[in-house]
Amino acid sequence: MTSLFEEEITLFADLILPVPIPNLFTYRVPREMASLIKVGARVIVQFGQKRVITAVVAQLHSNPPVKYQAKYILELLDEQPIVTQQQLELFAWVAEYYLCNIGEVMNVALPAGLKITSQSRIQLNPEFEYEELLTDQEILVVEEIKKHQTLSYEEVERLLQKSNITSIIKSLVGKRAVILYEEVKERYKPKVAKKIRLTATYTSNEALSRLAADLDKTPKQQEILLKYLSFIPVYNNPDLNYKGLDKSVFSQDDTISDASLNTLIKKGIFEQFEIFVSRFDEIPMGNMGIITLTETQKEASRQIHELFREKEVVLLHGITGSGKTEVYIELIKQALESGTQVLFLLPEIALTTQIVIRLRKVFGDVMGIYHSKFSDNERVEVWKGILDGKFQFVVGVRSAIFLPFDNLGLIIVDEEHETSYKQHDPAPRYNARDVAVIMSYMHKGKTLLGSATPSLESYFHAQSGRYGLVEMKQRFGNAALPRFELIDTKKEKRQKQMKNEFSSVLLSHLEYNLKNKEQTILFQNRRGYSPYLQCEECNWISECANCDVSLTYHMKARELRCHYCGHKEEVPRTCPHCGSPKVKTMGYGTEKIEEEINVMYPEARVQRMDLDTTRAKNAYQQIISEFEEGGIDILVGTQMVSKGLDFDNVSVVGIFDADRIIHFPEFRASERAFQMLTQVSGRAGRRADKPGKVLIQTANPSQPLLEKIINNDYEGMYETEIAERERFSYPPFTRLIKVTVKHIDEGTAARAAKVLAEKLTSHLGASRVLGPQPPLVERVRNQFLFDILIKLEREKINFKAAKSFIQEKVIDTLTDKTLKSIQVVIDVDCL
DNA sequence: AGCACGCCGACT
DNA sequence: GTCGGCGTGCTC
Repeated sequence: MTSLFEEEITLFADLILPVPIPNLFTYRVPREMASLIKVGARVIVQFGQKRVITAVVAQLHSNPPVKYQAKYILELLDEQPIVTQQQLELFAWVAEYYLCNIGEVMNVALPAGLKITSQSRIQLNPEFEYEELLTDQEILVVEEIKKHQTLSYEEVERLLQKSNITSIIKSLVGKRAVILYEEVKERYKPKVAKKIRLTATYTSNEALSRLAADLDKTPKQQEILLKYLSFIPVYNNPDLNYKGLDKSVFSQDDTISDASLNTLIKKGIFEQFEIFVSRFDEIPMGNMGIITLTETQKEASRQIHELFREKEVVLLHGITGSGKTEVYIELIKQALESGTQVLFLLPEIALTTQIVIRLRKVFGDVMGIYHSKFSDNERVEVWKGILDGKFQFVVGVRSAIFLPFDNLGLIIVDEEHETSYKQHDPAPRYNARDVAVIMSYMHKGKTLLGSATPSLESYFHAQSGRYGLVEMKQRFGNAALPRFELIDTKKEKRQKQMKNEFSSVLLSHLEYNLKNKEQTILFQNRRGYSPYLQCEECNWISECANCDVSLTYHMKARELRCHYCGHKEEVPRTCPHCGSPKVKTMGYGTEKIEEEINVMYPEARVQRMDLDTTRAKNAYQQIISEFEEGGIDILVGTQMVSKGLDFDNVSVVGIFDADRIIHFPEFRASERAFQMLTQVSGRAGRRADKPGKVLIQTANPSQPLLEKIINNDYEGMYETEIAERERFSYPPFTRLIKVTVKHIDEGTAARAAKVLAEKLTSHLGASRVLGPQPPLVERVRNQFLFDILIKLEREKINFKAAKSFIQEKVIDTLTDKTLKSIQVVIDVDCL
């Protein structure tokens, strides 16, 4: 029993706010909320003078803060927690490991639909009359409000073409012309379907017959009744009526007018009702629970199972086409049967493909899909579906790692080597693959990493025994491995056999395939038409005004684009420098290759697949379907074509400049090149009867890495690479932390970076601190960048202590008055 | 991150 | 003289 004394105790809540501030914020819980509020629930609070935002309860206690008066929580949004205890732990872990704030973690974790942010809006003061007092600008604003009822700050900014409008708004408020208010909205809206059904009076057979006869005089209404009965055979089955029929069935039918239906509703024959429906019903589903595994697959699955007894993580190294998916399905089934949840992570790009449909066929509607191309509402549905047990299994991208699981038995990370698992730009700069391992650990579950070309890190852990290792070295159904041909472009150029970027060998294969109706994939890892424009007279090159990169020419859009900051400009007709009209496109992107094929083979059906052609929600899927159905002869694409597509009829894969990939100025270049080229090659010839062919154009066919690629010699690549990594102290022997210093002024950025590097070197030693050096692209969005790379040996250095040391030195640097305005980004485990 | 407060240049 | 630029500091 609660004593009177205890009831007097006020409850306080420590909240995670979605702001980049390191600490939690303590708010006072109103008495009437005290019995309802729970850790993990969302609340609305006022933060600062006017901002109203959603926060998540991290802790409840009764210790009033000593240094300040806590504000009251305004509203409780959830009766049940929407964030689980494990998630709160995970958020804290991610924030600590990746050196960011817990609010930033929560920000990427929660789908926007669960976050509420207030926006200040202004509306007209109804009592306002003294319009003559207003300035011209103020009149403009008032007129605009009259048009739109209310305006947001951004709308006013746009209207007045200014960035600082607070004073104008203040003045308007002072003149009592407008009123400010905070608009708070729950963004998630359940999807409702409008439905129609017969009222209870008319569900019996007798009533129906009578009704049908009565409607003889109104044929339109009779038609509606008959149509309804044709979908829902209520006759003899009155129970079927309850679920009703989508109203859209009638609205889509031109012969039926709304008026007739409305009359029937008015007469009390039909009734209208609404139900909440899932947004995922459109994805085909079926219970094809039976998947027969080959002996190899059974063996792999058995080995994984065995290894999970003693290892937390197992790496499944299975060559492209070895049938890893079936093994995954088997393991997912087993985990689900044992009553735990399962998460299947895929890189963004692979998720839109066949694999989802395939999994859905097996797992039906216990499977949720979490993908960036789904709307916010759809994501909220997955989130809530996991909380209330609807989804036991989720297939998703990187951020799906933050979904509210409470009993996760298995996480599968497919294509584990993919760099897209690492988030680059806004903090948290996390790697979902690595977070998955931690997450499994928290749930006492297991992680399976899968890849045809594992990352050196994962393979290293597998070699050292930290992870279990399972290998699948045979292609599924005994499909032959593709045959490789290296084409010496230097030689062809000498003999004048090249047609622009196309070697004669590649062209003859293209022609053969066109004639014989076989499909070709061409790989060029660069989008746009050409990477830059150049003036033949003065050698002027198109460059971005904000970044230190060339502007890529996009022919279709007729513009120059910066692939770093998105800046766009018109294509100059003459050289902006010397005025010469001889401005030429230089180099090759997918767009130009597409165009040249169109010129050479006008009859060929060519499709381009890159970031530019797949922006729309279903564009990617459409291209793939069209290709699958044989509607495309030649698919020209960037990396996108290398990810998880299984096509039967592709007999040739052509790779344009392998050299540029291999010689990328980065220590991971060889690993990346091996992965990329192997993955692209894997698209060729998946049929047993007809091995595919991979043509690699290179200026230097004798490079050792190429030999390893064509022999599918992953171990060979690994041995060579790992030795290099050890020699130069790179991952996996060290952990890398990249500290980037940014400033608009190059000198300030350089000086700050130098100061910071010196501070770091003094304790860590010169061998562990590289730089500062300007990165490959020295200037982005008008800020100059300097990188400091810190290498920390895995076993030797206390990682946690080193990280706080780095953080400390960054803060140290920022206290210098002249360096205050620099921005510093810390990227832990940078790629 | 927002948002307010406060201190120096180009204009009524 | 003010308006308005954005540097600086705070948010329970």
